[in-house]
Amino acid sequence: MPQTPETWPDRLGALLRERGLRATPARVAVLRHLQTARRPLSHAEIIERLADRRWNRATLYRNLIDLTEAGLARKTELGDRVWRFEAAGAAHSSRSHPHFVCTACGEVSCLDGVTIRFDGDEAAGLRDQSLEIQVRGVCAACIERGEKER
Amino acid sequence: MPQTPETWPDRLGALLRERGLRATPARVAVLRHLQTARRPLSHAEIIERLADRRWNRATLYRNLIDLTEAGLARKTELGDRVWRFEAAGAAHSSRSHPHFVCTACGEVSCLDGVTIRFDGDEAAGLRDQSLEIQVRGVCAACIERGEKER
DNA sequence: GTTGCTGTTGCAATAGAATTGCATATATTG
DNA sequence: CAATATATGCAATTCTATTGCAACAGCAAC
Repeated sequence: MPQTPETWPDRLGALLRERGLRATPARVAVLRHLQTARRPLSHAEIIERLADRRWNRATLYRNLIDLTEAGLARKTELGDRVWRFEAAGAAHSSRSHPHFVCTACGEVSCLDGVTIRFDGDEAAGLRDQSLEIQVRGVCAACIERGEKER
Repeated sequence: MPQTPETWPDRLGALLRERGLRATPARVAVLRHLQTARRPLSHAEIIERLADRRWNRATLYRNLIDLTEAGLARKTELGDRVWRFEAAGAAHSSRSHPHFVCTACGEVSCLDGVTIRFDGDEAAGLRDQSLEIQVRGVCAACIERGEKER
């Protein structure tokens, strides 16, 4: 039987300690949720998913900030003034990748398969900087919904 | 003597009326400031620059939103949870262009000369959507300051 | 296993940007 | 110039995020 994140007892704990953070239950839970998510999660979504444990908002905020500072998570703001977090260097590319934001339903997803090329005079030296790229549009689900309503 | 935005009496008023907005002093002033700015302005910056007139915050917010909805301005969020606005189709490219955000001093500037190319399977169909691209790094001024301190 | 230091947590208060309701004022149309 | 649909000012509100502080708990050393 293959090992999964859940059956590998202290993988996340070790990862946290390695980065100088204590492996508290809240932090482990937050990190696990980020690593198993397929898209950036807002603080509100994380609270909701961990509702059974009723951790304090401030604790989760602080944990997300700690994870970000330790390089285990990435923090992005996708245009609605809500921070979103995703695991860094985990399931998908650790390099910065574009995010797709549906302007109809607000859902956010990752565009892992898309790479960006810069052209132009000012582009020199930009390649290795930190990038945040958002593509806004209407997602497939919302387009379908829209067609049904017609 | 060439005409400037200031000597061309009601150019902005006409532009506003054309888009179905009334040409109130507040709106004209806001639009002029956006058009003469070289980078996206936050609401706070606009308040500051129009301080002599002491318009109400809500008025300026509403004007910025009106201008955006009328297609005369573009609204972006550059990672610090503050809306920024820039004139659309004015001094610089009316096309969506990348913004540079200095992570040291917070200053924002436009990268007008940079164009973006998408590669990858998911990239099909993205080209014509709305894009928000941020490049984060340290601006020349801050690099210089850093070197002096050393 | 116990101890002690230091990092974490919960709670409540706070910051700060943005938004809204409503009464009043004003730009535009005829 | 009068009528009216829009805009404005003010105050209150919403909502995300942050902070201070006392109580608690991970974990390294014993």
